[in-house]
Amino acid sequence: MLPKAYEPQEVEKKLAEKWQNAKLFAAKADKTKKPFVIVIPPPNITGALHMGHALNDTLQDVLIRSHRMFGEEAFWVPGTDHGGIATQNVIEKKLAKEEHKSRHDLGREQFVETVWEWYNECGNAIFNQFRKMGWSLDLADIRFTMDEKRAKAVYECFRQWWEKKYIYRGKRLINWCVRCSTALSDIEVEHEQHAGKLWHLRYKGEDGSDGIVIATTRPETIYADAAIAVNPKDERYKNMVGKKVIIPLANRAIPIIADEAVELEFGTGALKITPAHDATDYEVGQRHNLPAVSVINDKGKMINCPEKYLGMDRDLCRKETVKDLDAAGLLVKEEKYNNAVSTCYRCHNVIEPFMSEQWFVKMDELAKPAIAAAESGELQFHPESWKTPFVNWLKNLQDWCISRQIWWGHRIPVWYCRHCSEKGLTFATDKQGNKQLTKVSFEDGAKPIVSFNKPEKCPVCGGHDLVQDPDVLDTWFSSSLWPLSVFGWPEQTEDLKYFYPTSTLVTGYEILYLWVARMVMSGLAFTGKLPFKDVFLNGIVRDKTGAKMSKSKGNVIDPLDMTAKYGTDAVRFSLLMQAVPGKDIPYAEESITGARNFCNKIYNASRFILMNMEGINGPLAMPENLTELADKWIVDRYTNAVKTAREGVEKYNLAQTANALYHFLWGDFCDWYVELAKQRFQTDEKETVMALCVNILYGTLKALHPLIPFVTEEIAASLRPYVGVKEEFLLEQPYPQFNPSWCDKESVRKMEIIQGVTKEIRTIRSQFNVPPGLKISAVLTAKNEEELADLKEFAGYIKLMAKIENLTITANADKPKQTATAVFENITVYVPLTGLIDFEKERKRLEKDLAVAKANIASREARLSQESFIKNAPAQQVQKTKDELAAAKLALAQVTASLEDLN
RNA sequence: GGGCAGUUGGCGCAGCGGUAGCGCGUCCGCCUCACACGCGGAAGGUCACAGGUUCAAAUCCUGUACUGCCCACCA
Repeated sequence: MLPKAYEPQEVEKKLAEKWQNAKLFAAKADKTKKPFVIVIPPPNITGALHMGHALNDTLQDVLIRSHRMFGEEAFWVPGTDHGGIATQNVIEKKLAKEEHKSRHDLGREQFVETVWEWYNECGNAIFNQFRKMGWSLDLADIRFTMDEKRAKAVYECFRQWWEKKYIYRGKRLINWCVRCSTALSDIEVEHEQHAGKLWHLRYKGEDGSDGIVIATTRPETIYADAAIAVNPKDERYKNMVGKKVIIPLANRAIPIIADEAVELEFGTGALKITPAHDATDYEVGQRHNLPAVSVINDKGKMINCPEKYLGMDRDLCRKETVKDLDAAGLLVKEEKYNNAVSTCYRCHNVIEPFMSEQWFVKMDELAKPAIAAAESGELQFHPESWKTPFVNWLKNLQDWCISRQIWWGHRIPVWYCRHCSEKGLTFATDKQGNKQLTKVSFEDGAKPIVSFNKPEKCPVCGGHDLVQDPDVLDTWFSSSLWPLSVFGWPEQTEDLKYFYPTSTLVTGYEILYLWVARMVMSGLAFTGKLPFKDVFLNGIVRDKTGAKMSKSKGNVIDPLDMTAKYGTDAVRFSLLMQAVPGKDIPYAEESITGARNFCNKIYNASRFILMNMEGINGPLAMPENLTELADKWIVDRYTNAVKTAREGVEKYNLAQTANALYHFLWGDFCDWYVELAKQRFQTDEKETVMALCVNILYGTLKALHPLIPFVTEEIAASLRPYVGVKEEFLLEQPYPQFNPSWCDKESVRKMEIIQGVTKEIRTIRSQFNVPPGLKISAVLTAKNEEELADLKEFAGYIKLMAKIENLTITANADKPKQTATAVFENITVYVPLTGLIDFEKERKRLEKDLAVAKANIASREARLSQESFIKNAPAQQVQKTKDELAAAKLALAQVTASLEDLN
């Protein structure tokens, strides 16, 4: 005997292994089939998977499994991402914690070696989690953004873009993370509201006058001031433009200039211009030819400033400067001010705008075709509302800073001859005593040689002393090539030809620009084809109050804990039930229990059907030419549920798919069909009934399999002998087909009446506390002959479901005494309850029904009395209203009579 | 400052032209021979507000108010 409740743990372990061993998820270029391809957003090798992955990858798995069952060659391309700064940070922290070492203690080579070791460890952990979640990724065919093939793709991209002059070297103000000690691109910077202060400072006139008062949030940068700017329209300062003022504490004179960028309303209307430490100021500086002097270095320490502050940390210097300004009487005002501060998206430290020479990609040419593809609709977004932000972002694109001053990543494939580039190269000795190239300056004469491997010799002087650029590429550089590189591009492989372009990209909207936009640009640039035509953006899994999950808030739900507790299928299904495209999902442990209960319901329904299979030899074909109402009805419900489910998959609304199947299986199949079927188990109809049960259940399991693969596979295995299926796995079988000939509106209508009447009787039973075991009698009356005939025919259903012993069905019945009354549409239900009825309760019930009936009559009559309604509304609608009016009138009459009877 | 979502029973959501559904929770009754992770029943909503379009609006349009998100160089 099977256990009473479904126990997922062992089933999942067993099946996960079976699937992988059977190579069930592998795909190959099969020209007879249509490919359906998704490249996984490769998770960073930074640790365990979180709820966001659980959602994102489950959605992909449902699509992949479904399309495989639709008969397509479905390929979900697995892999992981090296994760650049994020991974380097993780390893640095680990080193510090476990060995009290910094990366500099190890040296570059050793450090990179350590990260590779970590990759082997962490990568495997991630693949195990893939397996555990039942995601249909072929784990024997894994890719990594830093493996050899992907490195070749990165180089090829760099080479081509260098030749096209898209890639260039430039010195400008970039975003510098002092903690990660690297440059960042504009989109790797986040804006946070910080409670800060606005200081009003006096800059005295060179001529000894009072000068001008400016407002700043960054007083420590006054030493880098190049000018004071005012708006040319500002009457207050009109006659001061051109004069000079003295930088406080630094005693250096700077001019007052006029520039449109200055807001009249903000602060004092006078703005200090610090080109080397602020993006706006940088632009103003360019316009007015101002020098950009840095006073903060790459470590966040003060330089080029009065001696007192030299070497001081930028934060401390701010405090000291304010204190000294105050002492000098130059601090006019200090007010609280919330300003948007740029922070690093990896470590959340404050970003320092920093003058530096970096590698960039020119974006305008690359963006154009991407904009066109989105605008023309060739590239589709689900939900579509992301199209506009996508296009707008591309239209306002700044050049992409791709160089990072970290060690973990694709090394920039550029070399320098120490002889020819001498002046442009700066070396330093590392802790291991090795001379390392630390800085490259094209301005000072570094001459690049683009090459994947170290060149034999310098093409100019023939020298052999060549060194590689110390920087690595932005991690998103390799990610942007992912849909190409996974198939071996730039090699023209069979896989590339067959599987590219891919079908759909599934990802969170938070990396729409960081990743999706760049893949679109790269894909178009190198193949002329979009890397995918559908972009399916899923929401973010939040806590139940709608807050983002984060470790610091302590509201994180670990998917692995949850799968251990409730089973993988339950976790998957709970997410899918809420997976409306683009919507965030509020999530809590409670969200899972319902899904867990559903898995258990499936299991028990199946167990029950199997229990009743004794004496029946399969396989049982799906019966045809059904005559029994319940059979015709369930077949209609089934085929429609399957249709709705498939439509959900096709339009990326997996909540629709999950809900359709959930309600069909639980509501229609278990609550009504199986309950009604029970009485036929002992009759000669048993085989027909069991054939229907088993085939419909099996079909439903197939439709559910993409969502909850484990429990469905487990049950299907037991059911298989009865349905005559050879394949070992559900994934190898076709998705259940919508069968229009099974649709039967008439049967659905009849069942609705039976269900309605049954519910009325059940309500009465419950209302008057009729003991569950007590059989009672009931009288049904209907005026309509057809309905009367139907009721008589299906009296058995009502008797069974409502537990009625004597059911009288008649055209006219006198209301018996001590009877409860209910009306369902045109049918009046009398339930004699001698000794059980509570007249007060019954009066209240009837009065309520009376009110409803009156309201219904009033509204229908009002509508029908409007000529415009009769004239303009479809005839069907008018008829419907008339029918409703008739039913309401009948209800009114019956209820009134019953009420009078009570008196 | 710009853009985009959302506002539906206690909570979380679906519905998106024909007068409201689901899950959880609540209350009542049931260990009915598949399932108490279950069965039956009940209570609970003028679908944020104001206009408009339509025979008909939770559903379409306009505006308002909150809430959230994304983007942006007011220091």
